[in-house]
Parts: sequence; structure tokens; C-alpha cells
Amino acid sequence: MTENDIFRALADPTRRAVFEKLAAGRMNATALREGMAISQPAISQHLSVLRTARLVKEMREGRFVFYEVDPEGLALVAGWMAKYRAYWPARVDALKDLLKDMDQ
Amino acid sequence: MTENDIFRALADPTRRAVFEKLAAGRMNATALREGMAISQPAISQHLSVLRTARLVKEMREGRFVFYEVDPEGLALVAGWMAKYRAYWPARVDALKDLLKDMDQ
DNA sequence: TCGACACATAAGCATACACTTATTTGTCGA
DNA sequence: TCGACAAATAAGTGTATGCTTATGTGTCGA
Repeated sequence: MTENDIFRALADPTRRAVFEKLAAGRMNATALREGMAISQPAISQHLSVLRTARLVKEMREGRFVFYEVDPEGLALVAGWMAKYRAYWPARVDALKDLLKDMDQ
Repeated sequence: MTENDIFRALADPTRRAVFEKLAAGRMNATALREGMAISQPAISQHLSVLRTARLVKEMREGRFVFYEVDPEGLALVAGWMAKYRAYWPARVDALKDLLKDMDQ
């Protein structure tokens, strides 16, 4: 789970889509696959990459494996971002919203 | 300059190193190359990718081209992060520092 | 104005990566 | 216990990517 693992994991649009789906709530691999034009092994491989990056974590339950967002990976992205905070533009609304949410 | 451009740009360790160097201050391509075991075209190509992602911007001055961090790209990463703020771990110190800095 | 320099572009190459189909492993319910 | 299902792994393939050397383009100073 290095910075490299994370950014390489996030570089693929399909993986970001998977991650986004999981952000809505935990889900098993088959449910995750629904609506995506992709094979079962492909999803499995993507999940493996995301898991290595600690962007998701798995919870085995019988023959199902539920996946959910792992905050650890996000924290590392945030850590990377923090290094460049001097360059964060004040005008970016997204950041302001961010701040508001965190300030509670 | 899409989300995809950004994350693909950040997926390469050499490009992140270049970006980090630029975060210390603007620099031309040749200066940027110093200390890196890489050819001149390689740096030029990396800068092109970073520029497309709006992670850096260029300023031509005579025969030099100075590069510097473009906040635009960082803002997009922040925007992506913001979507998952529900998962941000309170315990992550980096995030707290982040918050402190932003709260000024 | 001409040689040196800064940088970009062209072309080619080896490797990494995302995907596929086939198969394996493991768990459930009838 | 056996057939169906969930998921992972194996193996192979086309394309993307990061690198190189060679060359082009533009700007400077002697």
C-alpha cells in the first residue's frame, strides 16, 4: 500500500467507477458487476488492485465477499494533497464545501 | 483536462517527482532534469502529460520554458476526494493539519 | 549570422496493463 | 452429496505507456 499503488489504482476509470459504487455502500463482487460491461474475472482483478492500494477492504461472508471503501487509501491521497496545500486555490468551491463539512 | 487525465498523470512516479520538484518553485525543463537519470525528451514528454492534466502550467521566457504548479489540477483531485468525505477517517492527522490550514 | 543551447517532436521498442476465456477453489441449499 | 453459484487464479492477447536515439524548431550571444 504505497503512494504508487494508490495512484496507479485510481488511474483506471473502471476502478474509479467500482470505487464510486462502493462509496454508496458495501456490495459483493457480483452486485458490483451489474450494469458494467465487463467479465467477472476483470472485476475480481480490479478489486484486487484496489485492495492492494487499501482503497477498499473485503469482508468474507460465506461464499460472498463484500467489499467496502477503506478510508486508509483515501487518507494517503489526502496526505499527498496536503503537501501541496500552498497551491490550493481559495476560489475552488469544492474545497470550501470540503472545509465546511470537515469543520463540524 | 479530465479526471482521467489527472489520475493517469499522477500514476507515474517520475511525474509525481517532477510535480514535487515544481512545488518547491518554478523551474525550467533543464533544471528539472538535474539529478534525474532520464533523457531530455522523457522530461519533455512527462511535462506534456502534466500540462494536459493541468497539474502544471508553462511560462515561456525567451528560449526557456518555466514550469510551475497549476492549482487547477489539484482542485480537481480535491473535488474527487470531496465526493468521499463520508469515509475520511477522523484519526488521520494529515487531514486535521489540512483542515487547520484551510480554516484560516 | 552562425554556433550553441533549450525544448519539442518523430519513430521505434520493450514492458506493463486491462481485458478475455478457461479453470480452480470454496460454500451453499436441495 | 451433488449441482449451482461466488469469486479467485491461470494463461494468453492487443494496446497503451514510458523510454530511448535522432531530428526539428526557435532563441540567444559572440
